[in-house]
Amino acid sequence: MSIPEKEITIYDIARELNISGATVSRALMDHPSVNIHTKQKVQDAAKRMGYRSNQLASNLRKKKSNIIGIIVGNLNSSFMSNVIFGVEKVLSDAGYNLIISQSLDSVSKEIAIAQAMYNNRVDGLLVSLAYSTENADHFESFVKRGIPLVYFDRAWPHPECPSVEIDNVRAAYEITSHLIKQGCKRIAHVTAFKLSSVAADRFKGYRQALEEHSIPFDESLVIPTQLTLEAGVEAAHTLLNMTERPDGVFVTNDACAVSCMQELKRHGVRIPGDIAFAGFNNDTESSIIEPNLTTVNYKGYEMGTTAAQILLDRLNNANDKKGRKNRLIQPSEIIIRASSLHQG
Amino acid sequence: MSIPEKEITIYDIARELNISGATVSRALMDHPSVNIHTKQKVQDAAKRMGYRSNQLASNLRKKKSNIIGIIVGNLNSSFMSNVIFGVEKVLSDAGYNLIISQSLDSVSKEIAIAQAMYNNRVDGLLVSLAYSTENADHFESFVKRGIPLVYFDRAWPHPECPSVEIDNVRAAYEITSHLIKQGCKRIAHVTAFKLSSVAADRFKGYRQALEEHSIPFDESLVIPTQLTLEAGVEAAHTLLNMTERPDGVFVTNDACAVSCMQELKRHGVRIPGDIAFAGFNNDTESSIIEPNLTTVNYKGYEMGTTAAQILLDRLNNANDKKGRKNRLIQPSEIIIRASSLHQG
DNA sequence: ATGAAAGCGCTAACAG
DNA sequence: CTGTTAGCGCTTTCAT
Repeated sequence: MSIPEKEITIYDIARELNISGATVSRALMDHPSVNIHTKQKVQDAAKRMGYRSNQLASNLRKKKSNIIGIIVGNLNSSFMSNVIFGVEKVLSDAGYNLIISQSLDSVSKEIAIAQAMYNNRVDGLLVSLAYSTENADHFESFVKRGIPLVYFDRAWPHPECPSVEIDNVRAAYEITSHLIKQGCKRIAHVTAFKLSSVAADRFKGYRQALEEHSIPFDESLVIPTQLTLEAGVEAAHTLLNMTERPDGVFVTNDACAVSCMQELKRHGVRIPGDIAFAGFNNDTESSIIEPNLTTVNYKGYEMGTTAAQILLDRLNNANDKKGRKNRLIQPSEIIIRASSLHQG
Repeated sequence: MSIPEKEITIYDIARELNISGATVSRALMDHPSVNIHTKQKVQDAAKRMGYRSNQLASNLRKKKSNIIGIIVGNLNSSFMSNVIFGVEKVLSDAGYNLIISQSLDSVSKEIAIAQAMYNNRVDGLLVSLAYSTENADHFESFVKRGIPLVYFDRAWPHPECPSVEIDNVRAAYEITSHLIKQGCKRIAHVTAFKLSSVAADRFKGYRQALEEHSIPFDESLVIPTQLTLEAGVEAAHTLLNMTERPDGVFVTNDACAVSCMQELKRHGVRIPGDIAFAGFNNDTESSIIEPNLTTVNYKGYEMGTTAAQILLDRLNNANDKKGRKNRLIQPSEIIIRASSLHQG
């Protein structure tokens, strides 16, 4: 197959073979009503002449872009990279292209991205909201136009938009209860400044566990942060400076938990001897830091493939509303490791 | 802004305001030659009527998709997630959309993706080749059509295609030399089955270092693998089963190195006491495993932003061939950690 | 089984 | 400054 100077169109092929453009188009898309010989001739000519179909034209005509948009807060976490890995796999097998944008956890950017994706006429949308997003009006245009939208991880409840999440309340409840059972009496909680639904749910689970075990909730043990690596170091100092130091810490994400632990270790704090630790996400770091970090495991890859699969279902059975689950709770489990195990 | 039932086009606006579609189009794209009042009226009407520009049509007409494609082997590594993070940031600031595909290190998939991206008329392409790719013919169509293509990390030398890489030969040479200076006499090398340019270069650096220090090259110390986590475990067993065990190992990537170390530790091998270790990439794992892994550091984020920037330059100054560097070597540094330090 | 013709929604000469 | 006109390349009725 040689590569021609000029773009070859179906009409070039049509002229070459003395047939109509319509027939070429049909032959190329393997339409059943085209004579098998014609089909063959067209396909041969296309190859020989170096024809490359122009999706731009096809998209316009069909009012379908074959593109799925995905909007995430941040791309650089191992959880998200696994989500994308799974999403891309499922969608590309189904013949869709994936366009990716990150809101960098800014609402205004999220809005701009949503608009751009709408203008690009994406066929469907996968969204994990920015931490600071406090409503989902900017996605209403998709809903109104019947463009399927599936949330994952950080969702906004909406009757038309399914979501794939985990039960954050329960997971947080369980991991906090575990700390209590290990003997912790004063458990600090490192969480987000703005309580997005995810952080809010985990906070809720933390409080529930305290309550259930008759441990009074102490506001001063709640440490709001950006949940970054730097924030972990800061949180460590907050902990070090407390007059009455906690004997357990539940951090709402692993990255932050790990950097917090490292800083505490640098200051001679023994983990879990002095302070027991628990995180969230089971990021790679958690099983490598010493002591290994107790955490909540839920798989990005599975969440990605599931969300993508749900989206495909909606795309294929746009009208079939039967048997639809609106909210999918992905399994999660707490993984108990040395960071939280009672000594001796 | 209300959301209408039917798609609003520029002609709906034109009719509403009794002007021509062309003027509406110009007003919307803020063309200088449109009366400021008309412009205002059009923009107001557009907002009021819930107009959303149809990129599909615009793309076809302008023969420009505003889309940049990126092809990578695998999305789920921290290095790659940082590359994407950087690329997305630069390109989205420049008004481009990013479409992402992973070849899963399969050449045939890479070819299919390249074709699909061509058909989608991407404006530019960012590529990190599959491990097994042994020529880049499938990218020739882009070159011939003047569609800028920039390689990063795993490149194919081509006069028209710039690349952003690191000096793999030198980095491997340095890290192997370091092992030698720490007293290692028998250094194994865990590498890829198919020697892609990257793995080949690192292999070359390894051999150069041996030669320079008068250590005879021993074929039996070269362990070809898939470079996965599982492969690391297998490599560990290969090492354990050697009659004359090496006292140092240079693994061509961190993930594999870490899983190999963990398996060896499980079998009682002391690191670096019995075997010193060095990896490549400075992935998160390397600074968390005990002992911390000596490795080569190069930043995915920087590589991503640099590659994207070069692509933008080509896009904006398509013809200006002056001062172009064809091959950009990104800085890399070896990071010496406990895994390779001579004891006592 | 094939062709003629219309048009997806937008942009860009060109003319005025 | 604005309008007219002609497509971009493809798909899809509707005929034949």
